[in-house]
Amino acid sequence: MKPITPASDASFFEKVYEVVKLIPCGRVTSYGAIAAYLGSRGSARMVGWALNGSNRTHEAIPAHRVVNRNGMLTGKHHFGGPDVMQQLLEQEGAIIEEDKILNFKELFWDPMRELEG
DNA sequence: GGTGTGACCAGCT
DNA sequence: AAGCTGGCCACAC
Repeated sequence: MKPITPASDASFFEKVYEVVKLIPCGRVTSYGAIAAYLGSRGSARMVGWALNGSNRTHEAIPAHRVVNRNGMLTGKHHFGGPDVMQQLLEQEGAIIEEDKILNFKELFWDPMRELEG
């Protein structure tokens, strides 16, 4: 796959997609972490916005592995079902209760650290 | 082509 | 301690 180069010609969207696709199975990350990895701490909203478009992309974007920094499944409703995201995460070993990942800290995957950004 | 909005985050009050 | 506001940038109307 293409390397994720900061300030590349790729759109913010594509960069977000690339990072999300790199999330290992059973791991999760946060919007802010991705945004920070892309160089814009305050652009966390863009990440969510980008993931919103991931729905229509041909590639399968594991957007369910992206939650807010609280580990809460804020965008679960955008998966076509209110419980789709939660079940997907549970299948990967996440412990979710009240739309929140209890072992979020354990499963947290920091692109900044894992990708050696 | 300006305005609004969005699956957020962190700093103030 | 808890609630609120600002800010960030890209996309749709």
